[in-house]
Amino acid sequence: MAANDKVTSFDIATLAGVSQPTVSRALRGDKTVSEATRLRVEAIARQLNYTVDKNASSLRRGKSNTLALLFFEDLLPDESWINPFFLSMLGPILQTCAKRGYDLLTSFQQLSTDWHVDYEDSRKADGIILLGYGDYEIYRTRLEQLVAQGTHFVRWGSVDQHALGMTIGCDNRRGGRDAGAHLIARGCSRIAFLGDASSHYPEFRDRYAGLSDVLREAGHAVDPGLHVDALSTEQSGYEAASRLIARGVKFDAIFAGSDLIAIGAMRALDEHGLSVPGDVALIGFDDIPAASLTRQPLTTVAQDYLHAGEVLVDALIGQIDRKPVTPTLLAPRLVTRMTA
Amino acid sequence: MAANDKVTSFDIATLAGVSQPTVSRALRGDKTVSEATRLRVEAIARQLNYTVDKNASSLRRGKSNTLALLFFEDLLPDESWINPFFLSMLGPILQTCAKRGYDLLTSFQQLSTDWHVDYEDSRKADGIILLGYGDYEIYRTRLEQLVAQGTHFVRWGSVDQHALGMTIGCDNRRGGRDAGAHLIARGCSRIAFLGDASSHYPEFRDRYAGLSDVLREAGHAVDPGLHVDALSTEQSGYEAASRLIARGVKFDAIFAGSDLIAIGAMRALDEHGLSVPGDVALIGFDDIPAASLTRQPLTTVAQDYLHAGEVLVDALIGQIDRKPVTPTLLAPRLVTRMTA
DNA sequence: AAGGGAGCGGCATACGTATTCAGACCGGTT
DNA sequence: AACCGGTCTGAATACGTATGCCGCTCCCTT
Repeated sequence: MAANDKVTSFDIATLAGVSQPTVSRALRGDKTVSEATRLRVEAIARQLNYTVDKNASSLRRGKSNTLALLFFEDLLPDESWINPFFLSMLGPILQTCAKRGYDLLTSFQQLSTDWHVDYEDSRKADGIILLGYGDYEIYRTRLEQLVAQGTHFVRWGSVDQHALGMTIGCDNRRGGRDAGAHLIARGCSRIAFLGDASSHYPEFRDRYAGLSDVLREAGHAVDPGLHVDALSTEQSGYEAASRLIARGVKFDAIFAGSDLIAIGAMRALDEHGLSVPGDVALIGFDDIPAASLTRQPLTTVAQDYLHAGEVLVDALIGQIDRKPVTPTLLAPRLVTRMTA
Repeated sequence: MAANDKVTSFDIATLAGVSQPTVSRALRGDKTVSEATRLRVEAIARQLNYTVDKNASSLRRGKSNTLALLFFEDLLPDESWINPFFLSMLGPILQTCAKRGYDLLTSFQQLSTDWHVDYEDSRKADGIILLGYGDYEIYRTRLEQLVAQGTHFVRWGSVDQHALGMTIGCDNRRGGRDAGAHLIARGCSRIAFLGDASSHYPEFRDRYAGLSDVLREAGHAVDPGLHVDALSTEQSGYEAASRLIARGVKFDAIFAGSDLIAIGAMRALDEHGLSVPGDVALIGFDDIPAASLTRQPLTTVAQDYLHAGEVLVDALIGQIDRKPVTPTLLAPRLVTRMTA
């Protein structure tokens, strides 16, 4: 078939000897169309390579059957760099969308500036999935906008009752506890934490809180001198670990707020001749694909992004369909490799 | 503003005291609208939080200003696994799309079955970007379909005159030469190649051809016994290297068809007590993000995916705009790290 | 003063589908 | 024979925007 003029439902109708509405009904599987008619219409449609014009369809139905995925990043070291943890979620999200009959629009923006999230207003998408880390104070104002506009959205993040909108996330506090317990079981007691644990970064805050819990429960001190701020990049992890070493305090383990931080820390430890896990045990968070490939395969707290992707999509679709949906807390899982 | 009834260009028109077409013209920047009118319309539109309904707009204009990105994979070990090399291109592609005023629809499918690429027929996208590896014989039939339908598309792959459609790719043969030359300069002469170099995998074939070129030029033998088939996964690389070792042939270097293969090979070498680069020098291809994080940071032939993303998008948009576009061959770049 | 061109904006309509409403037809009931 | 319920289909129309065409106004030209 050449790139002829476009085939419309009218063409099918003419050939099938029925009206255009009947074609529409037949192809959408409406039960008021007789089996015979439906089969005839379907055959002709297939033969002419007909496809429903989604623009017309969406316009008429007021629904696009499309979700929008927005990656955002606060700091963009390289302006097209996307956090590998969130990037890993793309596959599962795509799979689930496909299963549910939705398409996925993808975009990537900075948190602090220029949030064009008019996908829903412009009727290109029925809802939005938000994936990214960033200062929660800034993030909050974006979320407030979305809530005010009545936009359907779900986000990955720290699940608490003050969070705006529907949030899906991992039980960060429990992950922190698991990591801490594992290190303590190995005999560590001076455990450093790398990650900004202020209220601006609730995930890190909760992971640190989990660590602190078990430290206290084991009768060890929670030493603020063992806490260094870091954001989730390799470079930031490197710098944080370097600062920690420069402080001259004693420590026998590092719990990094994310795998990227852990990987950066590993580089710093290496450079200072500290062996892992001999001198310092090291544990990360996320289980990004690269975690198993580092010099020493990284022990880490895994977030189940396969399942996460599915839960995110289903929560969003549920919301769009006006079904009751509740925030979900997914269980983390400790993956023991070589560094702790 | 509550989730009121939808604001349309008619509402704006009424408030601005003009007709709906004038609103449309004003917002699209048509020069036949006076400055004063345009400003008034824009102000009211902003105030009412008006957004053009993209479905209606696309329907009327016959263009969606959206591109579709299709990741495909032949074998899906884990069904939501996307090749990291192609995944890295997402960021740059998104950036370029944003710059050019296009949205991006993303999807992920198996090569061999079920290629639903009706984005363009269904008018949801104006063109398609294809990213993936897979048996070229199967791939070819898909491409033929697309060509027959007159679909606009670009693909990343091996650039040769027989390729169907617009292809953007890296100069694989030159990359192979660079890798080989580097290894030979280090004193290696028995260089193994891991990767399926049949015509089904043109990229691997070309990389191997480049290696063979320089081996011959240096007066070394091209020993078929040093060639082992592998597909681009870590597991396949591990198995290929294991088979190579089991053959008992002598070799002092491995050129892997991709970084994933190289990483798998590293694991196999490790297990057999062969040191890298002492006993065996190792070099990969792609420079995926993980390449710098492996036990020994991997020496590899980098493909410039930042630039690649931009070239792909621009080639596709050019094609859509019916401008002349030509296939592009990007230069590879040797990145020397620790393994060779 | 008449004619003409430029600048601006409105009218009508097209894009292709999905839905509401009403009608046609058929078989069966009283 | 009139009526009725059920099954299927067609006519009309709405979704919201963009554009071809025409007409109006104003000013400049001769």
